[in-house]
Amino acid sequence: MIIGREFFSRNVLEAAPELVGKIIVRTLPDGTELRERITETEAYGGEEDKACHASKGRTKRTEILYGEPGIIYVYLCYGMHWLMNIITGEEGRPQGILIRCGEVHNGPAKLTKYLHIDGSFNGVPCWDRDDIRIEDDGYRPAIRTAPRVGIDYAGEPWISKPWRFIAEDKV
DNA sequence: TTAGTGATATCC
DNA sequence: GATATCACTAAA
Repeated sequence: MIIGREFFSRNVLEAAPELVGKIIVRTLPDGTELRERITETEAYGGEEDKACHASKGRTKRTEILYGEPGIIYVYLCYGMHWLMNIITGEEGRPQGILIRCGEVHNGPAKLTKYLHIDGSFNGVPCWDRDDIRIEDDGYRPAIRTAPRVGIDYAGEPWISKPWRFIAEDKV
């Protein structure tokens, strides 16, 4: 079953752990179907969250974060890595889930590289396209939490917030 | 541990 | 127009 926008129309802290175990299905232009189960996500949410891109204010780049739940936010990091997020929460609140790891490809940039996701997916809905969608096959892994990584610049208390969600059975 | 890479935001 | 920053990876 394909996950619709209702899934993302709620608080990021509820949606992020539930996204773990879901499957990203990516269909390439030539018809190749790539599947990757999500094993790790991170929640970025709230204007107060200094680790969230949108915390510094609404700009052209972060505008996506304020948009409709369920759309994809793709961000180029360090000049060569695409990171994929999915927007959650109501419109007007900057919340998003970072897809951090897949079952096979660990690392946010490896995942997008494998799935052929780039800037052209920025701002597209993930429930209404043939080339990318998210499926729920009923798998419900046990989740453990951990602090987020790579956000030292945000400072406390955000560094130690347990807003990283990892599938328990992950190697 | 360090180099590589480029869009964005912030400073002249 | 110029620079500093950055939710990373690969190679060593």
